[in-house]
Amino acid sequence: MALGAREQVAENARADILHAAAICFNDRGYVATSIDDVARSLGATKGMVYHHYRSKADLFADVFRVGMEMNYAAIAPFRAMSGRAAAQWRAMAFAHVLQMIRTKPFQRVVWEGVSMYLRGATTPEQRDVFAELQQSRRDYGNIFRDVIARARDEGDFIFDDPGLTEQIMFLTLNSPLFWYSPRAGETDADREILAEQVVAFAYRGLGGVDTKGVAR
Amino acid sequence: MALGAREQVAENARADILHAAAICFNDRGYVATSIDDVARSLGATKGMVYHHYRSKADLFADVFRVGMEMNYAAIAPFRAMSGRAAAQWRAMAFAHVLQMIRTKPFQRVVWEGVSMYLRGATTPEQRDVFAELQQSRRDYGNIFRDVIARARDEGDFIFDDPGLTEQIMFLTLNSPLFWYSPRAGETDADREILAEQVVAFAYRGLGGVDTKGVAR
DNA sequence: GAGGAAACATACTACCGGGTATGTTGTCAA
DNA sequence: TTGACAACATACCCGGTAGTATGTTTCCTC
Repeated sequence: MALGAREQVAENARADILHAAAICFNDRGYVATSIDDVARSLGATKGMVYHHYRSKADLFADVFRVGMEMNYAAIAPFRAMSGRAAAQWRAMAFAHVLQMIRTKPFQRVVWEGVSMYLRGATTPEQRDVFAELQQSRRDYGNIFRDVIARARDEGDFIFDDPGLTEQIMFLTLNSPLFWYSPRAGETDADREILAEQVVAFAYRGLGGVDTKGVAR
Repeated sequence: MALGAREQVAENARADILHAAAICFNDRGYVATSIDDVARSLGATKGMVYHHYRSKADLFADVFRVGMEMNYAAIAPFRAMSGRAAAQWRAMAFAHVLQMIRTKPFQRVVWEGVSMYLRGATTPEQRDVFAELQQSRRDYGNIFRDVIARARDEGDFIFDDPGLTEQIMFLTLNSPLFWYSPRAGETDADREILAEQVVAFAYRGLGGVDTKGVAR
């Protein structure tokens, strides 16, 4: 569907708000972030934000949704990879970690959204849209779970409880959300080096042994 | 120093508040927790809390401090362990993970306290006491860093950047803070099984190879 | 070019939560 | 016994924030 000039402007405004909101939520967390904060960081006012988003929770949910879409997009090229599952996992995990680094503000919102839902800190109406987002997040997790299960069947990984292992693995892969912050003059190669080390840690943690054997 | 009956009562009240606050902060986070929430969960009122604590930030800091004291106490028996560093790490890591599980509310406050400090979300006065707590937390991290560095020197661990590896390792060891919640009828043996799997993941992630060789 | 709607800004309301000021009751010490 | 203080509860103030109601300007359309 082609957008008219008017619609294009509106979409741009929504995108600007989304981006600014992601940064604010990342900096201060959902509760401590006010709509005025978001508006101020855009050089606009509260009215502008409420013109494009019905509520703070709606805005938050949209950041969540876009963040998850980014994740799916990042691992999409490797979804149908053939060959050993351990190698596929490595490719997916690397893409995932890089995504955590590159789109950190959005991913922190996804993170906080998960814990918010788990604590039940949502109104009944928002409960629906949140449940859908949670499902999306769970599906994403299951993709990885299937791959590491296959890798275990193929003898490349060793672990006990799949559910527990999935949790620990994601915590490791998501760790950049908590210690990464961009350095001045940092290149994308630097980020890839970081991501590679995270993946290596998780790979061995899952029981993978011969790095060269399943080169990515 | 022996406490009089009066002082004992006061200390008990402070301990009650501390415990209730840890649970509230754990459930809702610092910002979303009101002093009324804490008081209500004690069947008391705001006045009672403010009689024993000067401010919300003070209360939070105290939970943080006690949480860190718990951590130091948990790994204390293994601080002066002789033998291979990898085995010492295993003992310390196991105690640490169990501590995360057993005192989760306090440890989540420690966690949030660290990110709060990193975001600079404190008033100048509280900045001092927080800086001290951060130092305590950093020292605690350095204990582990030294041990894994020695284990690497001894050829039991393999990793690149020590600082980065310490971060990833702690994320893994702290992961129960995010996925653990007590089950009905759960025994301490169950918790030890969980902790063992987390330690096993991290141990291998650090490059440890032969579990039997460095039995804990 | 006029009408209308989109895209904002401004002004306002209602409420909540940190902190304080002020009561009230029990307890201990002299 | 009495007075002084600890240990609370109650009442209140005030700043901040989600959300709304109401302007005002710009731009598209007919």
